Amino acid sequence: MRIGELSERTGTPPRLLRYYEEQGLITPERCANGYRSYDERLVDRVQQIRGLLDAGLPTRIIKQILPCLDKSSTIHFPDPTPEMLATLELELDRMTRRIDCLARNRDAIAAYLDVVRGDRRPARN
Amino acid sequence: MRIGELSERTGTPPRLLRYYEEQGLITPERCANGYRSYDERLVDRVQQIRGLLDAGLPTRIIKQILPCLDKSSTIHFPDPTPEMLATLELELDRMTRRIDCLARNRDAIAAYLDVVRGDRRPARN
DNA sequence: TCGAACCCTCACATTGATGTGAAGGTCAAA
DNA sequence: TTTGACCTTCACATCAATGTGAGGGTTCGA
Repeated sequence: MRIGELSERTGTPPRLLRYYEEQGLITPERCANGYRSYDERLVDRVQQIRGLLDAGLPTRIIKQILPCLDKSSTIHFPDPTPEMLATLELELDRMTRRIDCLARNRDAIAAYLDVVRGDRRPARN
Repeated sequence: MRIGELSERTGTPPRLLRYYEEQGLITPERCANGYRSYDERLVDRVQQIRGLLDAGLPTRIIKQILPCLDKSSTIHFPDPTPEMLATLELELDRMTRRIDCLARNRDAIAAYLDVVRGDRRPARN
């Protein structure tokens, strides 16, 4: 598919699809006329990228961890270097901390909303 | 305490402490000589801010949700407007999605590492 | 064959979170 | 009383993600 369709199906501006390519996150084929040609699977991939970006990971990191993330748990690893493994360990850690922080604060907000909106029951204190 | 101590205790450059103030996330007192004077409790608060920033939330949002986040579950709510509640609901949602995305990918990375490092047991498939 | 709707590259603008440095005030200890 | 370690404000720089527009090709249907 061409960039327009992928853009529509992922809700991502073409500008960003080109940017992700520039950052090495995706590498579409090229048609004879120079147009980018995207594989079907890139729909999921782009959504995954956007999710990770939204979660605060920079493209630099996403690029490193993407090859290890295949939904079908059919992990095709690209012969990892020790530095790469170290990066992954480190990022694993950071992600866990992020998750904890987000979860803690989300729960607090949820609790707050429960109380404030007096959800049919004024929060048995 | 003055900015230097808070900076050390939170591992945050003074520049950023001033920035957070400028963004309305913290509002230190001022000494007679013009120096900022930070309350003890701001140590935790700053770390919370950093955690949320690192998790991908912008200061604009953090500013809104911070008043609802008091660890002691002694939520002192500042008479919320409907828009504010809407913001919170929305952000609650975004945070949940972020958490899900991060958790999913973290688990995938963890699984990958387990396999690749052949953790004394080559991952019973 | 023309126009609309795509696509291309290039490049500059913006926004948020930061870094960094200049020019100067405060204060404690030597 | 001077030096050095703090602090102040102001301002410009940077980096990543994203917006936007110019200038120009391709394709397809009216």
